[in-house]
Amino acid sequence: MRKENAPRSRRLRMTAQRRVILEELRQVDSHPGAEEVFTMVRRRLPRISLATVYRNLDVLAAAGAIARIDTGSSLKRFDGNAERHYHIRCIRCDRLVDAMVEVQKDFEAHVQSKTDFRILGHTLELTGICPRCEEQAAERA
Amino acid sequence: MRKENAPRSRRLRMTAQRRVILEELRQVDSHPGAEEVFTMVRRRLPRISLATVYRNLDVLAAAGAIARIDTGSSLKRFDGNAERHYHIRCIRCDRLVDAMVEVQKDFEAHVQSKTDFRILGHTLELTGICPRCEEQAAERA
DNA sequence: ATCCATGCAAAGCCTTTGCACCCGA
DNA sequence: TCGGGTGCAAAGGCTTTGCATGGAT
Repeated sequence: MRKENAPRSRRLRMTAQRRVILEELRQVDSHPGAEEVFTMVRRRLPRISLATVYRNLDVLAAAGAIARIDTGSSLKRFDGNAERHYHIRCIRCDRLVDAMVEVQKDFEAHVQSKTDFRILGHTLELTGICPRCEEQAAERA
Repeated sequence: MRKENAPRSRRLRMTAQRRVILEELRQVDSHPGAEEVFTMVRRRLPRISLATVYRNLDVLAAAGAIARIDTGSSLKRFDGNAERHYHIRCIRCDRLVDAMVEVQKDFEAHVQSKTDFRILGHTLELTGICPRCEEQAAERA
């Protein structure tokens, strides 16, 4: 984890930038990236900066107003075990371990019956707190 | 998609670098990133370059010898709909649409019974080919 | 009046790429 | 031999950050 994203109880100011970003995002279902949001928002606020867009996307996601897709750490990791399996990620320390549960293969067929995409696979990642971080949290308490 | 990763039928040479990367990766279960693999491999091949590690991780993953975790595009996207739901990603054009299926909430409880992590959530993404790309593929055939 | 938010530009992090040389099959 | 592979360094894409100024409450 590179960034502090704890939902500390600070009041959010509803600036024009923040409001417009939220409004624009809610008007589309295209799941845009930051740059794309920047482009959309700039039509209404020509002087907004890309940094502000990034910062507000962070803030709004932390506040639960919008959802961040493609979560997980920024770097890509590799697994010497090519067998298909799921992982559990610790949201505190970003450690990743194998999940000892079966892959839900029938789920894909289920989704296939409800979409016009040709489904080829799925990825699933569990998130939680690892024992080590849990313990550290307990010590501080 | 930024990169051509089609499994064209080119024979892979088993160079020392490639072999050592594969061996090292199979000896650990820590799901290392590229830089970390670089560090591990360099103990045995001090002159290997980071670029070679990246290239070989790509090749090995494409060949199915190892698995790439944290798949999906490099940029992060945002969803104006904060309601929990899954997405389907087109592996050709990277387009993302909402999946009209229920979130598998009970799955977390199932995993919880088999791990010492405290499970807090999960993310699931379906992958496939969107109708548009499917059509384009048909035209070329 | 406070103090969070913004704009701008620079820096950062991870990854990819161009190029000349190298080497495995 | 010969076409893929490697090392090196430079470039690239996306994101974050430092700093002075601005603006919401």
